[in-house]
Amino acid sequence: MNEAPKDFIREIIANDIKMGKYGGRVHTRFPPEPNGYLHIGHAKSILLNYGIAQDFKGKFNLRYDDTNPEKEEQEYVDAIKRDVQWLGAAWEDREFYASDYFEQLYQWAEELIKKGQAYVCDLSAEEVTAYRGTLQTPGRESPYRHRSIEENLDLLRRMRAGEFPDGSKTLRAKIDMAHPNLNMRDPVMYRIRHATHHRTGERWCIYPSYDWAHGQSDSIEGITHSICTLEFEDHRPLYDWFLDQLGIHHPQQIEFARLNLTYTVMSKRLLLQLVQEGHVRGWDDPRMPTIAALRRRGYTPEAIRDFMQRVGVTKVESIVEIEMLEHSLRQDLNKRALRRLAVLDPLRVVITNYPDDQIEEFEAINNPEDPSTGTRKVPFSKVLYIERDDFMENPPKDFYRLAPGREVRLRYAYFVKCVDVVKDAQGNALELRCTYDPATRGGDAPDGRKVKATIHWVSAQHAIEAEVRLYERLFTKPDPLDVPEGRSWKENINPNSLIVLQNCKLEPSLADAQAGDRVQFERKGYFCVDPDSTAKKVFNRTVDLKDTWAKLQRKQN
RNA sequence: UGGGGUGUGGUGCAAUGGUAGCACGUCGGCCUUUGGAGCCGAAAGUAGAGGUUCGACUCCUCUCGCCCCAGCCA
Repeated sequence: MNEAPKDFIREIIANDIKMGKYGGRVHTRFPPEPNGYLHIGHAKSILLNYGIAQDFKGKFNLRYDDTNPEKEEQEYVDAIKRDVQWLGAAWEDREFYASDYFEQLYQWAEELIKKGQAYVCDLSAEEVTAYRGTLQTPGRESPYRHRSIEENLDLLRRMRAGEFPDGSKTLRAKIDMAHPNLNMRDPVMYRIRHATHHRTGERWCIYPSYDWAHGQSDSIEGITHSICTLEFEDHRPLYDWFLDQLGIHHPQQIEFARLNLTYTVMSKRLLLQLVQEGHVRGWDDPRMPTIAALRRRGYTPEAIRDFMQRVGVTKVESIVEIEMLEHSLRQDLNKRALRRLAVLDPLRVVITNYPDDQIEEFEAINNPEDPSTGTRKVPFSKVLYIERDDFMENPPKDFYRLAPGREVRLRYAYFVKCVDVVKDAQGNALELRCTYDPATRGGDAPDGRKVKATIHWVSAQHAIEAEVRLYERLFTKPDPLDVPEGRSWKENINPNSLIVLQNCKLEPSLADAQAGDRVQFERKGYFCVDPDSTAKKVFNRTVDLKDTWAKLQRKQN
């Protein structure tokens, strides 16, 4: 690494290299459990681990911590792979599984027994809890703690052979039942689970606990720096103990604070609930904070990487405002998204003095931020659609757009003036009658006349019909988990988080947009073509544009 | 009341004994054929009390706040 380290972890690693630790080698890993989809919090870990490997010319592994057959599924394995790849983290041929190490782990367990450092315990789960003591009182030793090595070996082998029912026995490390760190009070290494594992099938009926598997898995892979989140800080002494007893390669564990975001939840358990109870349409519902959802919504890996860089890495538990993520997103999309004209909530406009059958084409800029993207033609005719909220019959003084008697510019086309409003019985505007000024062709007034607003439009006869899905935050509160005693966090779900518009009108150049394509609908926001698209396209709103008018209105309310 | 962590503007991060700075957000203004983008400006902070020092966000002592740990989850 050439420049100064960007965070305290890189600082530690840079120093390790200087001191010659691990021979100057750097090897990291991302160790997910395949029991759900990855979320943006995982993205922080992935990008951190992969980024470090890159910065220090080291290696990066993907390893599934698949030690709990009851919660894990192949679907999740596949989804995780897709997401890590999409984020740009390359594990090359180093895709590993803790389950590949089950035999080695087992052999090490026998080794610890032989050294008198592990024993088979017949206590029930409840009894183990009772014997463990509490935060401020020491635990008591299990009555099975002093079985002979031979008996322990025999029992463990019979556990493996399937002689005992689920939960009837465990293998435990023999450490210290009075240790102030509860993790050191004879932690469970193996539990009996007659369950089918998504990879090992029926081969095993005893499964290693995470604590017994994790450190050794890192060791086996030659990981130098085991980066993990804060809650594992007081497991570190246990991992150190296992590694030291076994006398094997000893990675250095470094803990950092996980990412939290306002207006969302970041827990696989809670996300699973949202999916299972139908509060969202699935793990990749664009309202979810999962990587799959962000991708479907139109986020870019670049935006996520930029965001992670801004957020930094520390040990301070914090909650980042979602606005920062949106800023990274807009900044990236602004540079790359092609601009298009689309009317989401159409209001019909007839240009009364425009020739009935005339059609003109106007040159429209694809992206003012990137001239290399060129221009395209947009057709114009007598009957158009404009955005319903670009018109107000009785506008307040700070409303610049169209109103009776007022003139605005139709982007790239002409100045038009509203001369009449056709209304239904309830007084809703059905259609606007406008006149245009032929001299303003292209949008410039030769007489130097100014308009306060430029609005977008789509020619009615050329418009493509589309569905547009508008997303709001999934929760109404910055901290969705902040609920009064006895109430559910689910009461904070935003009932308006999804609004589906069926009647949207798009300019014709959007006819061949493909799923995943991202565009900016001018003045409305960034949108991404959803895979649900058929002959009729479906667009997801990725994020809206900053809108000072909307903000003004919000303040007034 | 045990053990492990952690406190810098509203939010996220810097400053590693030497002028507390950056970004997001907020509020003004400029500009504008996107009320976008861009540009300019403003408000706003070291949890508290002592101590060491010419000088403390930084070192020491005490106090306070917050987070994690009593799964055969990870």
